[in-house]
Formats: sequence, C-alpha cells, structure tokens
Amino acid sequence: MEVAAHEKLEKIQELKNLGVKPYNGRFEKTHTVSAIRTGEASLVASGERVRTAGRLMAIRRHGRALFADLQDHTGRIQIYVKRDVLGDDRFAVFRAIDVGDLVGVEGEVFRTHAGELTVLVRDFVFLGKCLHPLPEKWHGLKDVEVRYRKRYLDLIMNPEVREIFLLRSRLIREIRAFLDARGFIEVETPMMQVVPGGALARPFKTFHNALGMELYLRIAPELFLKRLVVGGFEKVYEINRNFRNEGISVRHNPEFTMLELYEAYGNYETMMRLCEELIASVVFKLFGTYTVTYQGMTIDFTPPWKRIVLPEVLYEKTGVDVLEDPLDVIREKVRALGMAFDENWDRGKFVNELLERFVQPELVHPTFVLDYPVEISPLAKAKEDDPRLAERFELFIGREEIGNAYSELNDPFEQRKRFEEQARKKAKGDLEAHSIDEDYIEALEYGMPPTGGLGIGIDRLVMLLTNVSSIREVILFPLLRPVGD
RNA sequence: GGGCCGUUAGCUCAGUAGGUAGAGCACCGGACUUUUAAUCCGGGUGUCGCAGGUUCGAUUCCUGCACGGCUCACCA
Repeated sequence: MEVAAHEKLEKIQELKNLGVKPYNGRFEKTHTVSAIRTGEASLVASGERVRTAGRLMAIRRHGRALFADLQDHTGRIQIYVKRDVLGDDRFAVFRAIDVGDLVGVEGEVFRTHAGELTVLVRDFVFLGKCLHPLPEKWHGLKDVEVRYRKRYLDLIMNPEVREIFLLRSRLIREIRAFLDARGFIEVETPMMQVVPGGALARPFKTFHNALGMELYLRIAPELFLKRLVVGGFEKVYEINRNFRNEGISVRHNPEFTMLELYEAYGNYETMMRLCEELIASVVFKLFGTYTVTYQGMTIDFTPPWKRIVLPEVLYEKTGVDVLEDPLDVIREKVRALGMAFDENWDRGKFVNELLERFVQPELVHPTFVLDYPVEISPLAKAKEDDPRLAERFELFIGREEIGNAYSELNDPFEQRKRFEEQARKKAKGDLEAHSIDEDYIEALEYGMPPTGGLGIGIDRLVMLLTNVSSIREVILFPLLRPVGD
C-alpha cells in the first residue's frame, strides 16, 4: 500500500472506532441526482424525504456543519450536514468521511440562500472507503496515459468523458432499435475462426489446447453472417468486435466494433438507402438535428446523401483512368502528380491511394463512393455492364471512412475464382490477402439469395458524433503496453 | 517500425545557464452552522520515469531503455 493511502488507513480505523464498517452497508435510493433536480418543485413543496447515494467529490467543512458535493451517474448535488440535525455522534462519523468516499443520504430538499439545490441530511449510511486522493477538483485528470489506464478515475473526474460513453451506449441502442423495427434479427457468430475471412487484413493467431489446433480471432463476421442468409435468415446483423493485427493509431485499435448487416433480395442500392436512413435517423434521435460539428467541420446528415463514382471522380481529380490506363501509364501520371508510390503497387492499390490523397479530404458531408475495382473486392458481385468493377460503395463522413457495402457475390464458381486470385497474392507474400474458405463456398453452392451487405465502423461513428479525434477516446479500455516495473 | 515531443508531490503545472526542488488544489492540525474553486492560521508529504556515463557534485549535460502523445508507414 502506498504512502498516500497511509492516512486513509488511519481514517478507516477511525471509522471502525466510531462503529462504522468501511465496506459494508447497502442502500435503496428513492431518487437519482437528476431525479431530485427534475422533481424539485414537488419535493421542496412537500418536504418529502429523498434517499440518494454516490461519491463525495468535495467537502466544505464549517465547524458544526458541512457542505459536500455528492455525485452519481446522473450528476452532482450538494448535501448539507448539520450537527444539530444529526446529533453529536452521527455528526462525528460524517466528519471522518473523506472526499472520494461513497455515502447514501436521506433528507429533504431545499434551496440555500445562494440558490443551490441541496439535500439536508437527516440520516446517512457509509457505503465505501476511497483509499487514494482523487485528482484535483479544478483541473481534473488530464494525463492521457493515466486516463486510459485508470479509466475509472477518468470517469469519476471528467463528466465529458462519461458523456462520450453514454452517447456511445445510446447510439448502439438506437441502431438496434432501428434494425429490430425493420425485421432484422441480431446474431452472434464465431470470434474464433479456423479460416479468418471477410476482410483483407492480418489476423491474430491463437491456439486451442484440447483440439490441438490453431485458431484466428476474427477479422470480420461476414462469411458467417452470409452462411446465415443461406440458412434463411433474410435480415441479420451483428454488432461486435473485430480483431486486426495491425498498427495502432488515432483511428485504429486492434479490437474495434463493427456493425455488419445483410439483407436478402437486396443489393448495394438497397444498402445505400438503408445506410443513410439508419445513420441519419439515429443522428436525429440523438441530437434532434441532422447537423453535427466535427473537428471544425459542419457535417450535414440530411438525406439523400451525395453519390460519386470512384473511377469518374479519380479521372476528374487526377487525370488517371484507373480502368483503361495500362499500369505503366498510371505510374507515369502518378509520378507527374508528385505522389510517391511503390513499383509493385497494383491497380487496386493505386485506386485506394489516389482516393485517399485526392478525393477523401473533400468528403466532409456523408458521401457514397461507388464502384470499386473487383480485385480489391473479392467478396462483392461484379457490375453487369463492367466486370472490372464491383457493386460496392464506401461511405465517407468528415473525411473518414465510416462504412463499406456491396452486393454480395453469391456465385460459388466466381467466388472460387476470386479466392484463387487471392491465394496467388498470398503466395506472393501479401499478408492481407483473403484465405480460401471451402466451407463457405459449399454454403454458396446451396444457393444464397441476391443479398446486400453493409458494414459500419461503430467506433468511428462515435468519434464523429462526439467530436473526438482519437479512437481511444471512444473505447473504454484501449490497448496500451503494460507499464513495466 | 521511423521521426518529433513529453515524463518533476496524490492531481494540474513552474523551475534549476550542474550545488538533491517550488506553487495551487488535495492532504494533516486548529477556528468557523447557508458554503459552493468557502474563508482564516499553521504544516511540504518528492527515487525530479528507469539504468549507465561525464563531473568534486546530475532532476538539469550525454547515451541507452521504458511508457505515452502527435506524425509517417499499414489498415477500418
């Protein structure tokens, strides 16, 4: 135990000497703090007693009385503790309570001369000792590393952090409500997979002892959700974690949360309409407006959203015709644009890089970018009128990629060809190439309806809606290196 | 993984052109029954991230390491 806690241990002894158990007790609340505020008029008029509980965030002692600020998950309220109300013995007990301790109080609600809504404490129960001093009341806890490592302290001290995670919770609840209302069913598919698929990414590897086999943490639930579509679940979704063994940055955490949904008999058109309706309606539910400010940008979510065709917009912005230009011509033009590139980049890689460099910075308002090259979309159906392109779109908002969707490839023969192409890439050392999943092909062989699929990065959506620039601010416990001794 | 920056009291931060360090809040003791960054009086509680090096002497200069932030690379 640290030195800092030493005096607190003496406080525990003092409490015990006064007959108070430092960790026992229970308490039934009649009101949360916000309920007291909401019900102020009738509570003050009636003199009704309320019972509420929380953590003491500040204590102002005045000899034979004291004021304290009690915080629960809904807010803070002042309490007033007087010796002539409690009696000498009980008041002495309260005097032994520290900032950070947990208490339950009972009393009536009034306003002080200064106009502060206050609970006059008639009785109280000690509910838990805090052995460490809380961070400073005025500046709070600022140290980013400590905030992430001790998120509980961050949540105690920083109400705006609490708000971020409350909003995250409400957002996910609204998404579920939206999808449930449209007949989607929520499912859970394997996190541990024998063949990691559904995305182009490097997986985490683990090992099952009893079965004696390697397993992978999933990089996406896609192939399992589509097996369910084959099985007759025509509208399914899953909101859960994906794991990708890649670099960490302000927009990447090794585990992150995705919404994936599939709708049988739809396609990427269907998904565009569903996507804008889903996000726009959830934004409106949360904020009562379609306008959100993100990092200085004003983002308008009012549907319908802008659609741009990727090969066309790339040609407009860069003069590169990613479909017709031979690879060496593309290289020549990209060189002329002054952009660095690698000699082994293929067409798909150039598309991604040009998009990121020349188009993405302008995509502030929600924008669907349509028609990606087939070679970087191995699970998507090709366009009828141009087999080089997939019926696929990505959604950009606030210059960030938020979603990805396509008409699902349901032709098992074509899927096998695509997998084999990926296998060739993998053989050439592409660590992110898709694995061949024979079991999935067999599922397709039973017949999958034409289907639209959509993925939305929940963490990034929360970032947009809470105006934070780091993904760690929207993940309660982001991955950090352990601190050494 | 590369580059840049950071790490000093429980917290937020100063500081030492090399002589083992300060402020506010918190905390401890005292006064105070409507305060609210309460106030008033008294008290500094520290491995200056870790390990080496240079030096009579290192928190300060040098090197390495750890952790974090930003950024590039990779990706969603």
